[in-house]
Amino acid sequence: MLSSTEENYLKSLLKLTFEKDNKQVGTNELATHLSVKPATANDMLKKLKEKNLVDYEKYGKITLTETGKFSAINIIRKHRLWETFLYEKLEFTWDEVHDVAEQLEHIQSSKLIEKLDKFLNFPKFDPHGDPIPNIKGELKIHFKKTLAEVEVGQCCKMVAVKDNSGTFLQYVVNVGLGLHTKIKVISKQDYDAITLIEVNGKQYSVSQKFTENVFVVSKN
Amino acid sequence: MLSSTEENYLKSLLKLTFEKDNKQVGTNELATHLSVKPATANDMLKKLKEKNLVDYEKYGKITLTETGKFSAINIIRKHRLWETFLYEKLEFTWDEVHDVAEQLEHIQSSKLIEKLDKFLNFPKFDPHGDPIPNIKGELKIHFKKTLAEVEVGQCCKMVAVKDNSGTFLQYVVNVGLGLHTKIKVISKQDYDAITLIEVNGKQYSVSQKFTENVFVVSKN
DNA sequence: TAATAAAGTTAGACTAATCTAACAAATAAA
DNA sequence: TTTATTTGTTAGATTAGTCTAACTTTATTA
Repeated sequence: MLSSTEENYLKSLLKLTFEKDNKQVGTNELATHLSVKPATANDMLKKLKEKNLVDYEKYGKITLTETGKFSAINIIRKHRLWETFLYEKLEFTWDEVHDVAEQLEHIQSSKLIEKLDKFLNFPKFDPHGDPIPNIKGELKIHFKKTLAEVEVGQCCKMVAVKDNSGTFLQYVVNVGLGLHTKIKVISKQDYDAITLIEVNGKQYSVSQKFTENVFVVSKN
Repeated sequence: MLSSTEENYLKSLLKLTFEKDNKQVGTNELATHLSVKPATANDMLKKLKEKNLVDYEKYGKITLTETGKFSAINIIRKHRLWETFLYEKLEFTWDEVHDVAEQLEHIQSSKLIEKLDKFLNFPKFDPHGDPIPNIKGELKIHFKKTLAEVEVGQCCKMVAVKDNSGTFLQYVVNVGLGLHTKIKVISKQDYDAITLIEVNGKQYSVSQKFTENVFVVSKN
C-alpha cells in the first residue's frame, strides 16, 4: 500500500508529464510542484524506483512504470469523483472543492470509490471540466472540453481558459465572461465556425480561436 | 492543528473514559486500545499535555482538558456523520462503515462536515444507534437507545446488545432477533413494563430486563 | 571549447511516531 | 509488612519524510 506522500509524487509525475506533452520531467520541477526541496524529491524517486513505480537512473530521465501510471490515474479518478461530490451534492463552490479533494483522494477503500461513482451516476467530467478516468484507468485523451465542442442550442459554463495572455483575458471579460458564467451557444457558421453565444442575456459573435481557448462544462 | 495520530489518542481517551464511567484510564489500557506499546502511549501523553489537551502527571491520572474533550467529541461527530453517509447514501452495510469512517474522520474541513450534516438532514443517531454530537459538542448522555425507550406502535431495528452473556444472547436468538432485525413494539404493561414485540410476523412478550439490554435505532 | 550556470545528487541532521529493553512506582498478596 | 505482580516510565534505536550544505554532472553560452 502506498502512503499519501508517495501517492502525491505519482500524481505530480503524471500531471507534469501530461502538461509537458511527454517531454522530460526533472527532479527540480517535480520538487517545485510538490513544494519540497530537490533533495527530498530525489530521495523519494529512489524509493519509488525500488517499488517499481518509476523508471529512473541517476541523472537520467524519470518515467512512471505501467504500475505507477495506473496508480496515479486511480488517484486522479478519486480526486475528481470527490470534487464532483462536493460540488454537486454538498454545494461547494467551484474553487473550494480542490483542497478538500486533495485530502479525500487518499482514503483507501475501493468499495467507497465505486459506490461514490454510482451515487453520482457515473459522471464523465469533474466541476473543472476535466475528465474522470474510469475504473480501468482509461482517460479520454482530450483533457478538457472547449466552447468549440459545445453543440448549437446547448448551455455550458466557463471553468477555465487555455490561453492566459492579457489580450485574451481582456477579450473574455469584454464578452461578460468570468469563472462559472453560463454560456448558451445560439448558432455556429459552418464556413468559419464563427459562433453566436449568449451571456447574461446579451449576444456576442466570437471566433473559432476564441471558442477553442475557453474551457467549459456542460450545464443542464 | 492536530495530526491523525493525536486525534486518535484523544478519541480513545474519551471513549475509555465514557466506557469506564469516568473511572481512571491508564497508560497500558490506552496503549492496548490503540494497538501500540505503553511506551509509545506514554510519549504521546507527554506531548498532549504540552499541547494542553490532557491533564497528566507522572504516575498520576489521565484526563482530557476541556479543549481536549471538545476536540475528541468533534472527531466522534465526524466519524458518526460519515458512517451515516456511507450507510444511507452509499449503501454500505452496517458492519462495513466503521473502517472507512476511521479514515474519513480525519479530513480537515469544518465546511465539509457542516455541509455533510445538512445533506444528511441533521441526523441524530448513526447506523449503530450511537448519538451524533452537535456542532457545539453537545452529546446526549445516554449513549445508545434501548428497546425499552421505543414507544408503543413504533418500529426499530436491533443494532447491538448491552449484555454479552451467553444466556442473554441465546434468549435474543430465540425471539428471532439478529443484527438489523426489525422490531415493532406492540404494547407495554404500565405495571412491570412487560413488552409485546413483533419480529418477522411473530409476537413475543419480553421483560424490562430484556428490553434494556437490546440497543436499537428507530426505523421509519 | 572552456567557463559558467543550472540541474541533480549525496551526506548528515531533524521530527513524529513507533519499537525494545531496562528500570521505577504503585498495588496486591502472602 | 515484606515480596511479588502489575503498571508506568525512561533511554536509546528505527523509519518516513523532510531539511541544509556541499558536491557532481549536464547544459549553455561567450
